[in-house]
Amino acid sequence: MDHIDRALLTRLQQDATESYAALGRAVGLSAGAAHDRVRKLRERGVIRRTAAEVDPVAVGGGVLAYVTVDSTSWMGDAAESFAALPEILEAHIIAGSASVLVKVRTATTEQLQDVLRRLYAIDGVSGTQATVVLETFFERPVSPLTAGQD
Amino acid sequence: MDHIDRALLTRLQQDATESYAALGRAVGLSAGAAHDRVRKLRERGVIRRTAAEVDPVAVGGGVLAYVTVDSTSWMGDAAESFAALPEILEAHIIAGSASVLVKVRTATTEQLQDVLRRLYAIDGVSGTQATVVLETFFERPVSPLTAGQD
DNA sequence: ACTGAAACAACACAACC
DNA sequence: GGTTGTGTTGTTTCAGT
Repeated sequence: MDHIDRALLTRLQQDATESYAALGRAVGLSAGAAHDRVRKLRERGVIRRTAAEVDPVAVGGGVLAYVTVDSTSWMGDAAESFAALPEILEAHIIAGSASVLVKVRTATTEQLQDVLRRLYAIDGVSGTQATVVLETFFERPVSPLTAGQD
Repeated sequence: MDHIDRALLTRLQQDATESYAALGRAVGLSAGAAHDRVRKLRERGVIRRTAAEVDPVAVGGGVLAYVTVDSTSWMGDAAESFAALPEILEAHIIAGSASVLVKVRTATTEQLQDVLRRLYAIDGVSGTQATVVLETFFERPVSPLTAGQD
C-alpha cells in the first residue's frame, strides 16, 4: 500500500468507469500493471465494491435526519432490527448518553415521523431524538491520501 | 423512472461492474436496452457517478465520530472551511441547538482531537461535541425501491 | 422504446524482462 | 513488480421493428 495505490484509490473513488489504460497513465503505469494493482486491492478488501452513487432526492430521500436512540437494554445485537427499516442508511453503537445513532433518509417529514414510530417498536428502545438536516454542504468518500500505511 | 429503473439502480448500487448483458437479463431486457436506460439515468443525474468503495480501516479511518459544532455566527457559507479538513466526510447545517453536524474519520483518537482543534480554528466556531462510534452495524446506500416516483 | 447484429474498445492472460 | 503483445469479452452504435 504505497503512494501509487493511494493515488489509484483516490481516482477510483471519483470515477470507477475510467479505463485501466487512462488510470495507469495518470499514475505512471501500464494498463496491465494498473489492473493488477487494482485487482490486488479488491482481493485484499481495500476496495469493497464498485457501486453507482444515486441522487437521494431522485429516489425519495430528500429529507435527511440523524436520530439518536435511547434504550433500556443492551443494543449490541440489535443490528438486524435496525436493518429491517430500509430508510435507515447507517446504524452505529455510540459512546455517550444515547445507545445508537442512525442516519435516516425519507421523502417527507411525515415518513420520517413514521420511521421514529417504527424505531420505538424495536425491543428495548425507550426514546429517540431526531436532528433534521437543513442543508448538506458535502458528502464525500474517505481520503486515502491523509494517512493509512500498511 | 419505473420499476425497471429502480431495479437497475438497486443492482448498480451493489455492483456496478456487472456487464450490461447480465444486468439486462436480470430485469428482462437486452444489453442494448439496459445500456440505454442506464445512460439516461446518468444523463438525468439520478446516477451521480460510479465509484469504488474503500474500506475506511485500510486507509486510516478506523476511528469514526460525529461532531456537532456550535457557532456564534451564521455558518451558511462556511462549506469550504469544513471541506478544507480532509478527515471530514460529511458536513450538514442542522436544525436545533448546534449549527453544523460533521462526520469525521481518523486513524486514531489523537488525530480526532487534532480535527477538533482545527474545527475551533474555523471563524465563528464556539464549541464542539464529539460522539465516538464504538461499532458500526451497517452503512448502505439509499433504497430506490422504497419510494421516489417521478 | 426494445431487439439484434456488427464495429470497436477494453479487459485479462500470457511470455518475458 | 513491471512492460508489451494477443485472444477474448464486453461495450456501444445503428438499422429495423
